Amino acid sequence: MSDSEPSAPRGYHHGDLRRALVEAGRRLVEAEGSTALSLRAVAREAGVSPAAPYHHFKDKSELLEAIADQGWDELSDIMDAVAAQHESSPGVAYVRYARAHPALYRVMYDAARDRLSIPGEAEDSAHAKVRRAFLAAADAAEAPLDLELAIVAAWCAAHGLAEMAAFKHFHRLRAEVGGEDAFLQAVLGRLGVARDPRP
Amino acid sequence: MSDSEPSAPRGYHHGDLRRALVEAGRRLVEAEGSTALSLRAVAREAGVSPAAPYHHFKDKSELLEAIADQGWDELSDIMDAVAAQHESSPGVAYVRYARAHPALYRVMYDAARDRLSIPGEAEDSAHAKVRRAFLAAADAAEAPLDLELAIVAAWCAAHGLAEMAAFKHFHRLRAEVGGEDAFLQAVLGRLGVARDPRP
DNA sequence: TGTACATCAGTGAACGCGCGTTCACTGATGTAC
DNA sequence: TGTACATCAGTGAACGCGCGTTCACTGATGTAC
Repeated sequence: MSDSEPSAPRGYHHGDLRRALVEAGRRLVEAEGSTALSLRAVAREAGVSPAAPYHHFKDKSELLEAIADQGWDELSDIMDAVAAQHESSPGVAYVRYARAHPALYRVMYDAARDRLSIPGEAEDSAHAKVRRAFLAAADAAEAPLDLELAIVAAWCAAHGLAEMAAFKHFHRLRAEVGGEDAFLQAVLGRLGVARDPRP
Repeated sequence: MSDSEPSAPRGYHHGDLRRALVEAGRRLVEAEGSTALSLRAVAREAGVSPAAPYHHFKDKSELLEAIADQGWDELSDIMDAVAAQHESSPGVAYVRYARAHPALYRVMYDAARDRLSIPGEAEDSAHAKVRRAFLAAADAAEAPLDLELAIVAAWCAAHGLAEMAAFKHFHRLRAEVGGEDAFLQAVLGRLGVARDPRP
C-alpha cells in the first residue's frame, strides 16, 4: 500500500501523483462524504499545489470518475473471488462492500448511472464482472430473458439493501434478528438473492 | 395549486412565503438536482430577497427537510390510496413515484436516512404510512419477525429498483421486456414484491 | 563524460463567482384604546 | 372612526469563504550528439 515496486522509477517529481490524488480523494470521500470533496482539498490532502491535479485530470469530475473506477474494480474483484470459491453469496459480498464504504459506494453509483457501458456486451469492465458474479448466483437453467431479469433483480435488491441498511428505522429489527450480518442475510434471503453457504 | 383558498387571508406581505419557498425549492430540485440547490437560488425562484427565507427556515438544511417532507407525504398518500383500492401493488406505486421524481426522491431518501422515526411505532408519520402500505402487500399470516422482514425486504427492493431503473445498462433489457412499466413489474415480481392486479 | 536542449510535472499567485448568513432597516398589518 | 404603538415579514447591502480554473513560471528529468 505504502510503496508499490521499489524497482519502478519514482517518476519525475512526485513519483505517482495521479495515484496519490485518487487515493487522497478516496480518503476524503470516505471520511467526509462526496459533497465535501473539492479539487483543492484533494490537492491539499496529497500535499501538492491546487493547480497540480490539472496535469492528471481534465477537471474535478474526471477525478471523481477515477475514484469511482477504483471502487468498482475493487468490488468486482471481491465478488469474483467470492463467486469462484462458492463459499458465500456474491450478493452478500456486494452489500457488505457497500456497507463498509457507504460514501464511496455513493460515488460509484453516481458514476455508474450515466455510463452506457456493456456496449460490446462481452467486456472485461468492472460492471461486466459484477454482472457475471450475479449471474453465477442465479439459476442458469432459465430462459435468457428470465436469466437477465434475475441478474437485474439481484443487483437491484443488493443496491436497495446496501443503501437502506443504514436506516435508523431498522435499528431494532437489525438487533432482533442478530446483528448487521444476519440482517443482510435475512433480507437478501427473502429477496431470493442470498444463497447462504452454511448457516 | 396556483392559489389555495381565496377566503384565507393572503398573509402579511407575500401571502404564504413558506409554502412558496418549498415549492420553488422542489421545482429547482426536480429541474437541476439537489446539488444545484442553494438558498439564494430558491429565494430568486420565489421572487424574494436572499434574506427572506430566514424568516421561515433556520437554515438551508431545514428547507431541504421541508421539501423532503412534502415528497414523503405525497408518496405515502399515493401508496395508501393504491393499497386501499387493491388495484395495483403499493411497491409498484412506490417505484413509479420515485421514477417520476428521481431528484426529489434522492432528497427524500437523504432526509430519511438519519431520521430516527418510528419511535412510538403507531404513528401517523409519512414513513409509518409507507411501511403500512408495504405491510398491506405482504402475507399477513406470517410470524411478526418474518412479517417485519418482509416489509423491509419489499422496501429495499423498491428502493433499489427505483434508483437502478435509470441505469443505461438496462436500456436494452427494458425494451425487450416491453417498456418501463413492464420492466418494473417484471423485476418486482421476481423479488416477490409486485402482487400484479391483472396482467 | 559533457553540453545543449526539449519535455513536462510541479508552483504560487490571481481571477471571478456564488454561496450561506448577518445586519440594520423599512413598511405593511393587526391591536388597544 | 382615529390615533399610537407593537409586531413581524420583508429588503438590500455587506461579510468572509472556499471553490474551480487559468496563467506564466521554474526546475528537475530525460535525450541527442
